[in-house]
Amino acid sequence: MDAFYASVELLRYPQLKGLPVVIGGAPTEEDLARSRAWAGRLHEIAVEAFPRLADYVGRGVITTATYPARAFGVGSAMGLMKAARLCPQALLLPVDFAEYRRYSRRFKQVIVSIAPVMENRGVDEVYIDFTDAPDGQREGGRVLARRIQQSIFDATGLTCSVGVAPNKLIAKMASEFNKPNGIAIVLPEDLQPRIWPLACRKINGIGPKTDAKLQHYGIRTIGELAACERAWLVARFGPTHGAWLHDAAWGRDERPVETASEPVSMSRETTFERDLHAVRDRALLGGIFTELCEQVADDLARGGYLGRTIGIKLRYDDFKIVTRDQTVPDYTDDARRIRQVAGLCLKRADLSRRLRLLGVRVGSLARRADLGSPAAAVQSEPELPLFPSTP
DNA sequence: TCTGGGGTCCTAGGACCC
DNA sequence: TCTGGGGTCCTAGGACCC
Repeated sequence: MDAFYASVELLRYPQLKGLPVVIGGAPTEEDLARSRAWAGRLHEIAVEAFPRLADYVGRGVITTATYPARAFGVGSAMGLMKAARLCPQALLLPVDFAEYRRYSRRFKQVIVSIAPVMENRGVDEVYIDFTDAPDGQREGGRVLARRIQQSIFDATGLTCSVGVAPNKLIAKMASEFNKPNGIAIVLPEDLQPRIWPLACRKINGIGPKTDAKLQHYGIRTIGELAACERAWLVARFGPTHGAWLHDAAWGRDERPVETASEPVSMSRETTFERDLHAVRDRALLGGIFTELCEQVADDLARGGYLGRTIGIKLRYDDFKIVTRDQTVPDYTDDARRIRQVAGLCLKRADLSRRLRLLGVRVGSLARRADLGSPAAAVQSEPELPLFPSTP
């Protein structure tokens, strides 16, 4: 989806079209009060009534910026304070995940009704297998791609960009070629002219660290990466990563489009308004800790999951992250039990330093329906050995 | 005035088991 | 004088993605 969060906000506030708008930060009391006061008539709010980036004080990053805002050099993941210096007049809207999820469900529903083999890749992205979809092969996939775009626009008013290619790796890259509202079709013979000139960083899976290491060896483009001996890459990046880098540069990717998946973990975390100290801010921290545990417990219960690996995450004032976790025999989705075990994890971490972030995580998930009652799962009879040993 | 929140996957070492 | 060879589970950290 194109600038997804910002585009959803513009549906609510069409009066902001064409203006630099930035989405980021949590809703403030004023934000909520304004929404309540204007409920149903949001499009009538005067542009002057929206908060400006320049007025923002606090921690947070941009999740999405409209294209007019991007012209000022602001973009995703940038700190709001830094963005305010670049474009103080930009309007700032708080993130509203519930609303984005609603639109996410709607556009995915549209896709599945047209091409049923779809893989979720977060709230604003999917992979679609065109292989056996109706008209999936016509004009190299362009007919189906256009139909999906038009149907999503008709149902939601949102635009998206589509990349069609022989596999997920190349399709992902192709989807960036003609943003926004574009289609790009990449055939196997296009690898050399269209993919190899691109920076290695354009490969989904090569991040800042790997890119820096590649640059250290003088490798900047995917073509240069493809020219490396596989064994040379394996020697420097390890057997798995090195071989993957080589395959990726040559456009090789056999991963299927996965239509279903089970969550591995659920977590909640929060960055404090100011750094906190375990002793001096004990009460405040304790309240936040309890709330995080309750939120995770709630997420588990709503999804119908239980977990047995409970952990915490701390970010210190110097941005260093530590995690501690503990696996217990009993599966749980109980906030008090989660808090109890997470509390033990907390005691194993250095709490003398100032904290910026606290998180609570539950992993080793299982569906409640697959376990029966939690008590039964723990107390079930041990299985008898197939060939009991004789005395 | 730096730098969110919610995820997945991989690696590596140690405990423990047969 | 010699110290195997698997395998699984647990924990911690890190890279990366949306």
